[in-house]
Amino acid sequence: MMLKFAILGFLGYSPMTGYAIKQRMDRSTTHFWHARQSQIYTTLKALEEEGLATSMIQEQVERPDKRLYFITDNGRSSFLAWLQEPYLECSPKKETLVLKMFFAAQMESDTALSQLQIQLNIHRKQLDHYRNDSVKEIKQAKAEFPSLVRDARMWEATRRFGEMYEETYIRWIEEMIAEIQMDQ
Amino acid sequence: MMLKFAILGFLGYSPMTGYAIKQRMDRSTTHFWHARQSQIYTTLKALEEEGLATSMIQEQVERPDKRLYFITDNGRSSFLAWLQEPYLECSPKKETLVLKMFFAAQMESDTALSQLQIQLNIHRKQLDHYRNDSVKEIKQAKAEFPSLVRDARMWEATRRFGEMYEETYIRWIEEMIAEIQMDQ
DNA sequence: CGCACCATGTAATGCGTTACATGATTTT
DNA sequence: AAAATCATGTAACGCATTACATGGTGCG
Repeated sequence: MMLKFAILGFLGYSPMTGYAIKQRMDRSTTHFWHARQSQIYTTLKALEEEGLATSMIQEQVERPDKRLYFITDNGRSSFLAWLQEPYLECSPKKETLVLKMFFAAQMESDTALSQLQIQLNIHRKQLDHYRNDSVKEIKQAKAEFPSLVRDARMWEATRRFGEMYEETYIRWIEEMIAEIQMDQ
Repeated sequence: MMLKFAILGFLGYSPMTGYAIKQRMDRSTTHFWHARQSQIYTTLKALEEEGLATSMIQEQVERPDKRLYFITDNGRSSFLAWLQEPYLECSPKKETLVLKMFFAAQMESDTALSQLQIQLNIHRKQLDHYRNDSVKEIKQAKAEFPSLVRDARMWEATRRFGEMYEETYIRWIEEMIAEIQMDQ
C-alpha cells in the first residue's frame, strides 16, 4: 500500500527504472522506508496495471535493456491525495533488541552485556552513516537537481530523523548497560 | 517467527490463555512488539504443534471456557536459545509520517504544518501514556510477582525506551515545524 | 438499553521475504 | 580470478491484518 506511494513519489521527480528506484531508496528513505528489489518490480507492475504509471523498454548497448517507468496524471493525483491526507496513527514498531531485553533478567548478565555491546557498535556505525554518507548523498542530489531546493531541505530533515533516532537508541543502550552492571 | 518467542517468554512466567497474553502484550510490549488477537491464537496453535507448548481446557461457570497454555521443556530451551543468541541487525522501521515528510515540499506549507500538528498531539499523548499508565502497570506487575524484581527492572528499562523514543519524535516534529515555518 | 469485557477461533487476503533464474561488464 | 555492478523478473512461502462468526455477564 504505502510502497506504491513511495515509488510514485520518486517517479514524480523523473522517470526511472526499478533498479534505479531501489538504489535511490537505499540511499535516502531506507531508514524509515525500505523494500526489496523483487517487491519494487512487482509493485511497479501493479502500478502500471492500475494506470498510475506506464513503462517503455529502453534498449542499450553493452548493458542489459531497461524498463523505464513514467508517472501518469492519475498517478500524480493519486500520490498528491495520499500525501495530503493526514496520518492519524503511530507507526507500529518491531524492535527485536528491546523485546529481548524485556526478558533479559532470564540471561546471565554477561550474555546480556555482550549483546548490548554488539548492538552499541552497530548503532554507532549507523549514526556515523547518517552523519557522513547521508549528508554527502543529499549534497549530491542537490547538485544534480538544483531546482529542488525545498525538496532537499525535507530530505535533510528526514535524514535528521535517522540521526536523532540513533542518538537516542545509543543513549538507551548505554543506560541499559549501566542498569545491568549496577545489578551485578 | 519472533512472536513465537515473545509468547514463550510470557508463558515462561506462568500458564496463560491467548486472551490474557494479548492483554499483557498490550500493556507491556506493544510499543516495541505487538500482535493481533487472531495471530496470537494461531501462533499458540503452532507452538503446540511444534511441542513448545501444551494446552488444556479450563471449564468455567458463568464465563466462557478457556484454553490454558503451558510452556514445555522444549519450549523453555528453545526460548533460552533464542534469548541468548546475539542480535546482529538494526530492526527495520516503517515510518509513514517521515515518508510523507520526505515529499512534503510538494504540499502547501499549511497542509504539512497541520499534519505535523496532528502528529504532535498524538505523540504527546503517547509520551504521557508511557510516563503514567505504563509506570503504573509495571508497579502493579511488581506487586503481583514480588519475586521478579530483576525482571521488573528490565520491564522498566523497555518502558524507558518508549519514553525516550517519543521524546525524540516530538523534538523532531517540532524541528520540522520550525523548518517549514522558516520557509514560508 | 447499550457498551465493554470475557473468550475463542477460522478464512480470505495482502504485504513482504527468500529463493530461483540469467548473464555481461567493470573493478579489485 | 573473484567480486561487485548493471538489469529484470517469477514463484513459493511466511508473516500479519481484516473480516467473519458466536454469545453470555456486568456495569452505568
